[in-house]
Amino acid sequence: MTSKQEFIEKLRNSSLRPTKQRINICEVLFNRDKTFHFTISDLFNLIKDKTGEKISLATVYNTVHAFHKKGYLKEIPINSNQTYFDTNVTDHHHFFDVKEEKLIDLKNEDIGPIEIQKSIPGKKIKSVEVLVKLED
Amino acid sequence: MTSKQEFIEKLRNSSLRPTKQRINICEVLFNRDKTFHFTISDLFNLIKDKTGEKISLATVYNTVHAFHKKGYLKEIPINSNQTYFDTNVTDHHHFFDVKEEKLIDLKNEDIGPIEIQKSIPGKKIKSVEVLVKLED
DNA sequence: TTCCTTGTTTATAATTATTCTAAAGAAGAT
DNA sequence: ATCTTCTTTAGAATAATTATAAACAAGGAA
Repeated sequence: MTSKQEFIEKLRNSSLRPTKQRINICEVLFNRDKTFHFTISDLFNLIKDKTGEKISLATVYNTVHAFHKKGYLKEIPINSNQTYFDTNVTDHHHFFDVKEEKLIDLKNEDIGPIEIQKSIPGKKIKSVEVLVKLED
Repeated sequence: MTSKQEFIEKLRNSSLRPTKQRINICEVLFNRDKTFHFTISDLFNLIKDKTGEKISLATVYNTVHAFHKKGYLKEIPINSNQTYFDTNVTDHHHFFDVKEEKLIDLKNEDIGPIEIQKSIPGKKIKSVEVLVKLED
């Protein structure tokens, strides 16, 4: 069980005051055992369902973006109309079930090290993302 | 120099009649030496610039989607507000220069084989995409 | 506490990419 | 040439995201 104090700490680290709404967002995002893949719309609906409290969509967007900027959330590169985020911010990859529109974690061991031989002068690697699309 | 006949063939293969507008799209897309990464908006503007002829945005969307469906274009999974396409439909990967918002091809040799150890029952792998984000 | 400043929430409007629509026009077969 | 079917087009509709600005809450200071 993740404690409210941890949520407050995460919020303060992200330069956000710990308000009721933001704590509720944290409850849904971080109070879990397993990694959580979501869109803003998923999160918005879950907050209503889980906490019984109403929240503005704008607040969800703002808070998610602050967490993303701070590194508490990861954005998953997928071609979709919606943006997907992940609470697992460690270096890992994904299956994407195209039909079900569902993401599944791939551990680094499932893929093995990826070694990039090419380099671009003046640029350094920020992240390496592997997306494996699945079909029936 | 790619010939008009090839464009017509590509169009017919995609179940599209070869109209003036679609030939113009082909000119911009396929009459090149190097691979071409673009958004619909890029393409729309280039058609005006290169051919001097006006085209409807809807026609660009429709034609690009038909080519994509047929496999003449590849969609590149990036988190961006816009969708990126690639005229290089061979199996390859990308650098994405986050600052410049620019894509750079990575040959398969630049990365080496990617072996997916995990599998999901009832599903098979449709594609494997590696996206390497670059920063300064 | 109470006051005050600054940050926050919210509903709503604005923006942007994409898709839809339906009428006018072009392609292709006969 | 004629006719049917497909295509183009402008503009409307949709949907995700971002911006706005007024009401409200948090946190510090007195």
